[in-house]
Amino acid sequence: MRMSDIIEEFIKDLFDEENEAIEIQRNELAEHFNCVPSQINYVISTRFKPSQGYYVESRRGGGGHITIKKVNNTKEDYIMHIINNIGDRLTSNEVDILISDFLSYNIIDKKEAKLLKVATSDNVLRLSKEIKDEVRARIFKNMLLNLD
Amino acid sequence: MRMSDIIEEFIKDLFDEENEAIEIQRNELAEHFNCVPSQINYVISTRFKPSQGYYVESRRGGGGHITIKKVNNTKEDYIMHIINNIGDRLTSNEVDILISDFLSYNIIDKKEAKLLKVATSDNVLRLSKEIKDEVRARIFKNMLLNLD
DNA sequence: TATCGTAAGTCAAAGAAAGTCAAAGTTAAA
DNA sequence: TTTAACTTTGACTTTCTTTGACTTACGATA
Repeated sequence: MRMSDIIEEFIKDLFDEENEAIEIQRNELAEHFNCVPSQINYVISTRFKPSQGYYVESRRGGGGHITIKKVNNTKEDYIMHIINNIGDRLTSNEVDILISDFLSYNIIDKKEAKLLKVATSDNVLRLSKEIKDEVRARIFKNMLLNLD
Repeated sequence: MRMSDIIEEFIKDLFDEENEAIEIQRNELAEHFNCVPSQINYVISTRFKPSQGYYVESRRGGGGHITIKKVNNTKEDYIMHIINNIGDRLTSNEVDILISDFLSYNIIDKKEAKLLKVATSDNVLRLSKEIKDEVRARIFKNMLLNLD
């Protein structure tokens, strides 16, 4: 069995019952599995993506760590479906359409709509076209994942 | 847990209730936490900046001390103060501290905190060092402006 | 006023942890 | 069997924290 699969399983086992967020230390985990630390990054980036219902944060330096949050499964199928179908890039037009759909289906409220909109607007991002749409896609998906 | 976080928390606990200014003695505090005095400076300079809603003064020599004031008027004033004092760039560390302050002063609720955090996280932005902090500052400020 | 003790400030080096990226190795699909 | 996709590895980078040697400022007092 692949090392990556073992590590994936190990991490997933840390989410017991109500534990919706776990914290790991990259080096410690790597040592435990006798692999290089960057393999942990590989596992996280391939197995704990937003489309898989996970949200990841980390901090470097002394006392650093990686936090993985599992998004509750009760999340609207619709939202997960959208997240899965948003590719690597997203235009502000597409965001507008999605937001108005969400609003009309009452999946989000106006406050959330405003924040989603602001955080992904061209004006705020102010990046070159290609990068902008990629960053927008990431922000949008991760925010959706974290509604509620 | 990090020493710096413990010291930060300790200092913030000194602002109980209506106390909008507290006074500490650097050496005394360092001794209390068994750390070098300059660590207190580190904590203050990373966690009690004007852009985080604090104003710091100090005096050296006999009877010297450090005074930390909290700027807190109405929520709106506080938010505006923060927005005005956030420069063109913002690190994710700074965001963390701001958000935890907002939460403890009841400026924002948990849902909003989560969205602010997600939309500005390193993992989501994934941009080069130079522009990441600029984009983060823009997103953060604009989201703050749009919290109702 | 010159000096001395007390306290705070500065700054850079060392330490701690995570991130990146691409090369090399494996496996699965066509 | 070739090719494409996925994994493993490791050298290098970035971020954040801790530490300590050295500097500066204040206030009392000789």
